[in-house]
Amino acid sequence: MSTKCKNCPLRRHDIFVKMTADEVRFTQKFKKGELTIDPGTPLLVEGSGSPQLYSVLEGMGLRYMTLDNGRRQVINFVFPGDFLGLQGGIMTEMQHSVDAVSPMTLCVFDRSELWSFFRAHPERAYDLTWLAAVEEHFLGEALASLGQRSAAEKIIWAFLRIFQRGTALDLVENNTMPFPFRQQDLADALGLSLVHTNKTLARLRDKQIAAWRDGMLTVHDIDGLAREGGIRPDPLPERPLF
Amino acid sequence: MSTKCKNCPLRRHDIFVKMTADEVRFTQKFKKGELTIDPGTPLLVEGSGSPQLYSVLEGMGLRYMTLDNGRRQVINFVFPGDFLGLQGGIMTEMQHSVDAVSPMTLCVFDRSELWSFFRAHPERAYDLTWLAAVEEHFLGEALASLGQRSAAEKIIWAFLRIFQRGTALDLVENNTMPFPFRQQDLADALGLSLVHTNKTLARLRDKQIAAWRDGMLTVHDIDGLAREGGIRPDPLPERPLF
DNA sequence: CGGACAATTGACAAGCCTCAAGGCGCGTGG
DNA sequence: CCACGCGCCTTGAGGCTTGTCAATTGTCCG
Repeated sequence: MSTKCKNCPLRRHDIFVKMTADEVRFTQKFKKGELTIDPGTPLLVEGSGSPQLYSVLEGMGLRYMTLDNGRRQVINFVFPGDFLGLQGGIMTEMQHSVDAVSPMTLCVFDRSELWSFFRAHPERAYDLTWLAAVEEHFLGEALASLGQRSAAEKIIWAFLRIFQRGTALDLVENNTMPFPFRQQDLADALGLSLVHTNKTLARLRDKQIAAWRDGMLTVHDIDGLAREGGIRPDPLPERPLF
Repeated sequence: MSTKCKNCPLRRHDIFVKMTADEVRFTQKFKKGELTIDPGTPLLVEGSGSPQLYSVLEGMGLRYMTLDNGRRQVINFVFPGDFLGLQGGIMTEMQHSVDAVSPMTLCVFDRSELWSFFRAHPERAYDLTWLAAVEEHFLGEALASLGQRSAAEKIIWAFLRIFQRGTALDLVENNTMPFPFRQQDLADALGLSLVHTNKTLARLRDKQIAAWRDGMLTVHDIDGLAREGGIRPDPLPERPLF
């Protein structure tokens, strides 16, 4: 039996925009079911059109694209609350892939109903655009990090954003949150080599700034982290939930 | 007297999705006026909320953000057909700036009417989300370029996308289109230093791959350009127009 | 025990950055 | 009318951050 939107465990977190009872009801009607996938499973595949849209209920994943030269760019780390499937343009096939990295549970929506959903529920349509705008802003920030920061600063920026997201989702316990990725994933996200990423991580660990080992990320002093990276610790923007 | 949407000169280009007469009429009602600004003028300023949304009718500009360390990341080059103002999140203040680089003409919309516009015209709301998704896809590609390509490849990728856009807008004449930016702008867009950008540009010019001088960009063989950069020359996706 | 995979470390190479200086075109003011 | 300043482009030299190559360790699992 799939989770009722009414009881969605994500909704209570502050980072998500409050919804009216009606909005919850509309979303429930749009929702077609739930999908659970194992770590390592591809959810969306580059080049193959997906008839579904997904909302992440639980678990983490990796959104990436592969270049012609064989190199891989991780676009972002996928967390609960992320909405997947719009990025490839509304109509066309997907240009990104998404893989599960931990066991994921997803809400499933039919892409083909998107249009009638827009017509029937303008308030939710508005939210979807809002969500796209939030995502676009995040990508702009990521672009700035890749373009203008040193390796250490990039990693610090990533950790900061990840930790903020984790905090917003109540994943942090004892200054520690799960972050079940490989160093190669982070390297591919930040445009660094694996080796250099590894060495920079070691330095951050030695300097007691941030420690990531065995799939757990620990940050004791967020503000100190931000200072170290020369970053203004802007709060995460509120985002609509689907 | 401001341009009627019905007579919008952009609409005839293939890159824009076809609109019904009704859609044109709705958009016209949403449009509040026209704005013309000189080169060098800021249109949107980081940190100051803009009550307006803009659609670029003519001219080019620069969208960028400034980091705490003083460095600047150019998010993208702004062309006719771009829609500006959503990126900062729908409600909050802008985190990017946009400056005009050539004389620009813009269609002006009221942000405060966006919600009622969504309610009244779901087909156009759908288009706006579509546009955001296209933009998001582009930023993903830019991210991949910054992260995974060499300096020469980055520049080639940028030239390719710019030239495709120019072609779609009929700005190309004799394999040459206007591109009125500084080398520093391109450097800040690609995360390169000015000096290295300059030297790489010189090399591309020597090798007859692409020439950019006096504000004009010349590419004789697009496919050769793509090949040189190790890039699959995907066509630009169709995009809705506002 | 052997193989696969991720993390780690060292040595070396190189792509790109910074510093520095000069040239060219253009507008301004004496 | 010419000198000067300014913005932008160009070029050279040297160095540092980061990448590549290679080998080792630890862990999990069949």
